[in-house]
Amino acid sequence: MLSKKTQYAFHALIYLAEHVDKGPVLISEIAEKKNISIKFLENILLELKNAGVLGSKKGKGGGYYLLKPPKEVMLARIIRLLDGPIALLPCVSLNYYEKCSNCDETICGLHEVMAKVRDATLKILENKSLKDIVHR
Amino acid sequence: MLSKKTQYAFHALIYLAEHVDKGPVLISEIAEKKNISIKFLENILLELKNAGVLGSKKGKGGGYYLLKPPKEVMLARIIRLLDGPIALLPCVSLNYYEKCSNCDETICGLHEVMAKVRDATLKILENKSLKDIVHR
DNA sequence: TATTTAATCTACCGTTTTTATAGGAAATAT
DNA sequence: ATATTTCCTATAAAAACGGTAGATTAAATA
Repeated sequence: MLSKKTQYAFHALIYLAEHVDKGPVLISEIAEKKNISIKFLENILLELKNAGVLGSKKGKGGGYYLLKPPKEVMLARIIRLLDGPIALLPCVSLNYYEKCSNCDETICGLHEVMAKVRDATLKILENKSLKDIVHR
Repeated sequence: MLSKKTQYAFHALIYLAEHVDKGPVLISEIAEKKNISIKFLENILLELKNAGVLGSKKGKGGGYYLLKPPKEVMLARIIRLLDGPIALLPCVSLNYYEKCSNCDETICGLHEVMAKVRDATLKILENKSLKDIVHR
């Protein structure tokens, strides 16, 4: 399961994608509309900013905004950023790989199945963007 | 990611599947061969027994054994048993469904994508059994 | 029947992660 | 100046994770 953090991030990003041409959006506005704790959301948006997903502006008329068009922000990127690995096992993770301590990957059937799951998942998440999940 | 608990469970079940016709297997034997803390493994196997996956026998000559042939024990079942939901969001979980607090599922694009991920994952995990992951 | 073996059960414990919250500093607009 | 809003760091409660301890129960066997 995705953490609350990542779930909130998606809702906030959807909101920003929907208001993409209206300049910076207040944290407080997103928090209210999406029913998220404002202080928690503050941390999340800051993290997204430091990762290069969002831009921000301080002071009156300030807020957060997407740095790229929604169609270029892939869902897999957001998940990896906030939740870490998408794979079900460390030994099949592409971005957070760790060697198994108690099995030999070359003969481990579990490894093979979990790699399949990873591929099926990534095929979707790496090809779906914010544009694909905004409300229609 | 799967918890250590579920990962250990898989390794233990693989071991039991490999020794399926040799009667009950000691916890201590599995723990040693698979390099798992014996007390932790004890809890895991007990949980699998209470869920009807394993049988057990006390006393000398005792141990744990599979109640069904390996090909009938599906990977999805084990994960759900020990880790809970397989889906990435509560609102797309088939077995642990919970309503979204901050979105309307009928218009939520995220919901739709995550349902796709769930289906792709389940297509694999509900059709792969212990038999498919024993060492060849 | 006594002994040994091995699962069963309940409870507990320490660490890390998660989910926040608090408050002041820094930047910007007016 | 002042009001606004993000930035940053620290803290904290709660839950999850990973593992331990020890007494109990059941079965085999000598």
